[in-house]
Amino acid sequence: MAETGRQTRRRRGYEKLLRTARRLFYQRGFHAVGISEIIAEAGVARMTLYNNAASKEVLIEAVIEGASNDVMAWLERGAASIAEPTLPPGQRLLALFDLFEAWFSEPEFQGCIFAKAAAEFPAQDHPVHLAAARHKRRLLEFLEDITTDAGARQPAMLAEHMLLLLEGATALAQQTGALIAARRGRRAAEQLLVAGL
Amino acid sequence: MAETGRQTRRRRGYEKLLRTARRLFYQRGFHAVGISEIIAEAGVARMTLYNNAASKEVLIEAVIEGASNDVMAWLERGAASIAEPTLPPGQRLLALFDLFEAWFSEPEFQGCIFAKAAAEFPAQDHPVHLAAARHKRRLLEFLEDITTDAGARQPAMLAEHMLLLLEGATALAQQTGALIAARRGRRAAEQLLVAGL
DNA sequence: TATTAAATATACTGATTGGTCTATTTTGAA
DNA sequence: TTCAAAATAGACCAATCAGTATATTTAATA
Repeated sequence: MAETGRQTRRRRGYEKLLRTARRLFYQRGFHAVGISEIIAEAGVARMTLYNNAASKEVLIEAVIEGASNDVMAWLERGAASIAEPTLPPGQRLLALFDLFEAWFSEPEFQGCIFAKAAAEFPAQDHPVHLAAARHKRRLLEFLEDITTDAGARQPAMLAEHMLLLLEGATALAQQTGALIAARRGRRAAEQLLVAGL
Repeated sequence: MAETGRQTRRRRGYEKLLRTARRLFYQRGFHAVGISEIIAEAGVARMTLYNNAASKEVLIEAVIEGASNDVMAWLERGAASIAEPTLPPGQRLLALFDLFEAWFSEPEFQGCIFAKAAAEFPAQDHPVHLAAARHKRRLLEFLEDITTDAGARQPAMLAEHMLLLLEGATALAQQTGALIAARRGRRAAEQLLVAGL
């Protein structure tokens, strides 16, 4: 049942490749980074890629899927740890902006990798574009869970408003380098909570 | 004083090149579109580019500058025409979301070209990135003029909130293809106007 | 230890990249 | 009509691109 050694060994190089690819793609762009650079920096053979992914595009797809899982886990963890369970769920929404502010302040911050993927693969039916869109749907569901818990009058609408603010803050932070964007978003969210909770 | 024929002739091919480059870059991405394709589609010689711009990057820079001017003009026109002067300036802010909704509905809509430029040229000191950031500042100033006119208690803050919503709506519309994003942003803006006007 | 499959390194492909060079044609002004 | 500047076409460049082929080494299992 457990993974055999063979499988483990096969996956190991590929996972290192995925991590390296994700970092390079995120920092410099999907088209701007070539295969050769990725495998060189990951220290794996060229065939490690093509034995596990059919093409660069498939690799990018896998990178996006992995990033989506990691981001959702990061959000769940973050939202749970920042606000104690005794706090009203409305506070958990605001805590998300604090979480984003901390993220914006990281030196490696370069905006939203899903937004970048959707931008570089603009065709709506492209697998990479679809993977990015899927993540935004997950994000919206995550927010809806919180707004529902918070007892919002219109949880779906409030969740969409929060998503607009988080998305806008992230985009602006990346474009203008303004870390303050998260704080502005928090202020706006506070006012929307008063109106919609 | 007036442009000589020589200057006119020199500029003509280059301007066509700029228009074509802008369209292709916007639709498919800056790194994804090559020089050869641009000049072929524009129907100009390769040297028309390099006689007017030192490199592809400089061309992209020029494209972004031109797009910024056009977008600002589009906004001024749109904000002026949609809302009659008799309407309160707060309505002009909301009219912007209608304008954006119409934009999202255009078949060529592919998100914000400045966000895309900043994403593909992530280095904060890169000329293209700087050009994109410059546009966002113009946008914020434009919004501040309106919020000030509207007599907002904190015009600068309200303008930033509006920018967050517009930016977020544009990003989401591109990533998820949800045209509704503009309408959601309008609803959120309405509530923020009540609180902040 | 022998076997076998996977991961390796590396050479290679053809296509495309951004950019240069030059000879030729077109053009507007004198 | 002459002349000089500028726009043209297109050959050309080295570098890089994504992807393939293959021979060799590594390592887990039986």
